[in-house]
Amino acid sequence: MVSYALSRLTPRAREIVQTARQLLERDGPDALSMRRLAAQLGIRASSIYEHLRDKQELEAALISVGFEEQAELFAQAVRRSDAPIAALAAAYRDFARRQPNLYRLMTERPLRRDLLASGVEEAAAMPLLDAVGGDRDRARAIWAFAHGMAILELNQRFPPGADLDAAWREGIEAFHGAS
Amino acid sequence: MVSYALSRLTPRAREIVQTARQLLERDGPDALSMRRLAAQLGIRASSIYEHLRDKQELEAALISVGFEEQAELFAQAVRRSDAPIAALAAAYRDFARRQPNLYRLMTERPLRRDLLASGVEEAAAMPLLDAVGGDRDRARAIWAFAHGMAILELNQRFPPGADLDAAWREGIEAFHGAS
DNA sequence: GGTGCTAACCTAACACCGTTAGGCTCGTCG
DNA sequence: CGACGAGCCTAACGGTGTTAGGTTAGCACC
Repeated sequence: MVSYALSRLTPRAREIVQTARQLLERDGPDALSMRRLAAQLGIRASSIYEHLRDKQELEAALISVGFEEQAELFAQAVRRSDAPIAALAAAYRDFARRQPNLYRLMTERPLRRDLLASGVEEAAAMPLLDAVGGDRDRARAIWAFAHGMAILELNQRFPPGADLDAAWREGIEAFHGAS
Repeated sequence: MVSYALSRLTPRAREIVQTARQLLERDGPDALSMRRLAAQLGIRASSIYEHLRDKQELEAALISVGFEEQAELFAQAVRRSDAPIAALAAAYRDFARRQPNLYRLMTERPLRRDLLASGVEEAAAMPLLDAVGGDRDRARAIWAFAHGMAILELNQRFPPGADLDAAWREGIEAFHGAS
C-alpha cells in the first residue's frame, strides 16, 4: 500500500522524504535540517532543492503522510471496536507515542494546507466525525481533549508519577454521555 | 504588583526580559532572537550574556512570568463565579488569545523546570485542582481539553467557519457531570 | 558520431542564528 | 591613586535555510 501523497512526487523526491522521516524520528526535530538530511543522503544541501521547493514543502510531504497513516489507523480502530470513541482515543494516543516527532511536526504550527496532499486532513478527521454522528462541535471538543493529552504527554508536562491512563479514561467517560 | 520571578533578577536582566516579552508578543516568535532583542535594547547580542546565562534562561523567565499571571487570572476567575470550571475555561482561553506567542512559548516544548521560578507552575494549576475537589485525573483531563482547544485555535487548526464557542461549551458540559 | 536536453549533482556565497573569548571604558570604593 | 566590577564592545565559530551559477552523465534524435 503506497502513499498517495508520496506518489505525487518524483522518485528522487520520494526517497528524500522517506529519508527525512527516518532522520526525524530517529534523531529528533533538530536533526531535520537540510544539511543533515543531505548528508544522510550522501549529497549536499543545495541539491535537495532540485527535488523539493523548500523545507516547507518537505515538511508538508511528511505531514501528508502522517495524516494518511492516521486516517488508516483510525478507520481500523473504529472497525474493530464497538466503543468507537474509546478505540479512537487509544489509536490517537498510540500514533502520537509511536512517532512523537512526526506528531509534533503535524500539530505544532499552523498548517500550510495549500502544500498538503488534498483530502488527507479531512480523511484523518472522518472516523471521529462519524463516531459522534456528525456532530462537529462534539468532534472538535473530543479532538481537542485527545490532542491536549497527547501533546502534554509528549512534552512531559504532567508530573512524573501522573496516572495518564486514568486521565484519558476520565475524558473518554466525560465525552461518552449524550450531548 | 511586581512579579516574584522578575524580582529575583538583576535590574538590567529584568529590563531585558520585559523588552523580550514586548518583542515576542509584538513581532512573533521568530523575532525573539538574541540579536534582535539586543538591537531593540540598543546593544549587541553578546552583551545580553552578561545578564542572562543563555536563551533558555531568558525563555524560562518569560514562562515564569506567564505562569504567575495565569495563577492570578485563574484565582480571580474562580473567585468571581459560581461555575468555576466554566469560568476557568473562559479565563484559560482568554489568556491564550491575549498573549498567543507567550502561550505557545509556555506550552510548545518540554519545560525546563529547574530554570523556572519555584512554585509558579503549581500556582497556576491550583485553581483548577481546587475546582474539581482535588481529583487530579479529572483536573488533568480538563486541562488537556482546554489546552487542546486553545492551541488548536491559535494554530488555526479548526476549519475557518468553525463555531469554537460551541466546541468549548461541549467540553465544559461534558466535564461538568460527576466523575 | 555529433548535438541538444535533462537530471542530478557541485561550490561558493548570503544573511541569519546562539554562543564564546578577549578587550575596552567607565564609576565607585578603599 | 589603585583595584575592581559592571556593562559594553569586536571578532569569531559552527550552525541554519536558501540561491546563483557551473559541471557531469546519460539519453533522444538527426
